[in-house]
Amino acid sequence: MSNKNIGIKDVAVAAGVSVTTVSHVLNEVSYARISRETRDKVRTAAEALGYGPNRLAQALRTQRTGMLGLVSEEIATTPHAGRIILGADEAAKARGYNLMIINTPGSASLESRQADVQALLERRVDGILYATMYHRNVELPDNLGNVPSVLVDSVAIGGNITAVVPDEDGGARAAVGALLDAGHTRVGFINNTDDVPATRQRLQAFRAMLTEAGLDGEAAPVESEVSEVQGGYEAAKRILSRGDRAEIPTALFCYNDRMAMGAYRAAAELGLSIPADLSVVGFDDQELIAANLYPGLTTVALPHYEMGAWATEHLIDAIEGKEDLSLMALHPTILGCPLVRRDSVAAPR
Amino acid sequence: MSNKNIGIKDVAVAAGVSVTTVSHVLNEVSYARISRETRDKVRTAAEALGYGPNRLAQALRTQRTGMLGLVSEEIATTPHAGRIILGADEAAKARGYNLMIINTPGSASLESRQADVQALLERRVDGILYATMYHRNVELPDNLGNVPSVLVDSVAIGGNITAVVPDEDGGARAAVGALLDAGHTRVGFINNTDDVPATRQRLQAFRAMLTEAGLDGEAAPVESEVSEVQGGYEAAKRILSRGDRAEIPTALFCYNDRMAMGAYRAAAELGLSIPADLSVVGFDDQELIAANLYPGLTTVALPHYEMGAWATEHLIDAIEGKEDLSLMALHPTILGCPLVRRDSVAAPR
DNA sequence: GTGAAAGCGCTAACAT
DNA sequence: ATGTTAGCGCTTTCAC
Repeated sequence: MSNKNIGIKDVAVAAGVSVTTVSHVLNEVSYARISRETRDKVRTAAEALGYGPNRLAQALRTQRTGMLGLVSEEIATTPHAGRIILGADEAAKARGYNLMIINTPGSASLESRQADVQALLERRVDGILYATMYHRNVELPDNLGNVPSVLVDSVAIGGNITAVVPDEDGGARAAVGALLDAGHTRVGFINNTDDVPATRQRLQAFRAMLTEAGLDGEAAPVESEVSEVQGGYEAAKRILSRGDRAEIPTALFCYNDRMAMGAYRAAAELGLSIPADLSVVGFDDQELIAANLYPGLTTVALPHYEMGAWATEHLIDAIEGKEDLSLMALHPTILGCPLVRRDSVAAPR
Repeated sequence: MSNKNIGIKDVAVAAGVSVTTVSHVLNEVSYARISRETRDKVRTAAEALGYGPNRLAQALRTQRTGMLGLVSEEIATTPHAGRIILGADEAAKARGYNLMIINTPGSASLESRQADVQALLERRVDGILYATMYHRNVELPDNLGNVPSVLVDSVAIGGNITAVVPDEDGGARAAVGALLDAGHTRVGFINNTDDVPATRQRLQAFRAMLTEAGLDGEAAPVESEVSEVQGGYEAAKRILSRGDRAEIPTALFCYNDRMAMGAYRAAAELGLSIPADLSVVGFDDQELIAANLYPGLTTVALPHYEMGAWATEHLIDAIEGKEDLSLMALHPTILGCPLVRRDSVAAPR
């Protein structure tokens, strides 16, 4: 029975006051001078009638909807989307905003994505979050510029929009560091073949870490495959069977948890036990995989929740005039990728 | 530059006509009689100014927002949510609606969920989808009744609201049937310990199928554990090590894919090869697991996408007066759970 | 064939 | 300390 058709006017009548007064007390307008008793009368009447404000009317009048648009690429295919959405939803809710979500296939044309943004614009969202499901460079619909916006998990081709991305370099360093700290000196990298920032940055960090540890980073074995379980299996098989025994890596850094899952299988087939004979670290911290493999996979977590929340916080700050997004647009903000220790790393034999 | 501040009025001025006319042509109002040239003038002007309707104002006037609220339990923790959302989003988009999504922790109190619904109501959504992340009985906030609503993946305690749920019985039968068809006569069931409909219905279907096949359904081995990988491992270990060799099952039906994953490990430890020594079928079709295990897991797919889409379709039908939801409220609608064949089932040795 | 004007539910400037 | 009133941008009835 909460919001049938009762409006502010009905409350006014019931309380025997004007709509202004009702509006003032219900919105706790600071400069309003209203007696304690009137306030109570109004509140009681509103309560009794089950009054709830019509946010549409409010929005039309104030030019503020309190809605944030979230255009999300590939909501379904990756569990990452959920964490971004959750981070955004909780941050939004905490500040009195709600989320309008539009899914857009990763393959969607620029025009179709522009239409999605347009739909959000017509609903007068106060700002837009544009989230991609893996860290990459995107071409953005130009109507995104009509309203404060922030990019989540990508940077724009042509730059100039505030963005938040994971710290690929730091994450990769943490992963390789864990292996090095355990005493490994022969570590291999199973990389992705896609040309995305993560591929390049993780490789670079891998080599750099080894070199900084006094090892030959440039010579360290790297095998690339599609970033799926099967690819990880094949790459691991290759990397673990080459050259003579003394040169085979005792530790593997894998581009992601799925590839690590493939590496587990390769190890099993080769009679290598994890972590006794082979240490493995992944990337992504996909719960379903990392926590459920046996032994549990040590990996690096992608800050999806945090990126969603960060983006929302700053978007709202910008909307409320507390911050100037253009000041942050020069460089993407980088959020840490913490190491999640489980049981796949041990000292080499 | 799409929707700055240009309204219908600006278009009217630019085209040299009244706002009525603009509204008529832009909305293609059927009874409007407007000359071809006027129409063109209006369209050109609108285009030139980059006019986009203000949906808030439209909604205020027409009492229709074209927005659907989706309250989703546990958006992040399960990948299932994504598929429901996707199904809903695509169905909604196809009919010109958009989704407002609110996440609510599964543990949230009734009041807090009521507040979530309230937020949606204040924004005057035309209808509400209430989605839970696994099939169960929920206590619904009573303000849900203020607007057409449909329940996704649960049935309401106390009934009387249209709901759509998976066909647990049919899915379980398909799973067990696959095992039976392969020739197995000793099949075990690894069940969940939670008291949810799926637990009971799958068990019942399991026994029924065996009995109908002329086997002793009541005597078939069943082990229950928490429905995670570890639980599946333990239950499988027990079920595969009991009694004498000739009584050990040659096939396992697992409550879900995670438990099946545990069963894989148990089999490996016992030196049982899948599917040669042991056939396994799961439930859920969690891509990340089922498709990535080795060998690929034969399982039963939960129709999350379909439930999201079905619910949305019917919700919109109800909103548009094409259907009466109360007619469907008596019994939940049941959507099929198709068997997904991969490589974990073979004839017994 | 086209336009004037009322009103959706609310806020806020301006009375009083 | 409280009330009147003009819009926010649109649709729609009714008039011309």
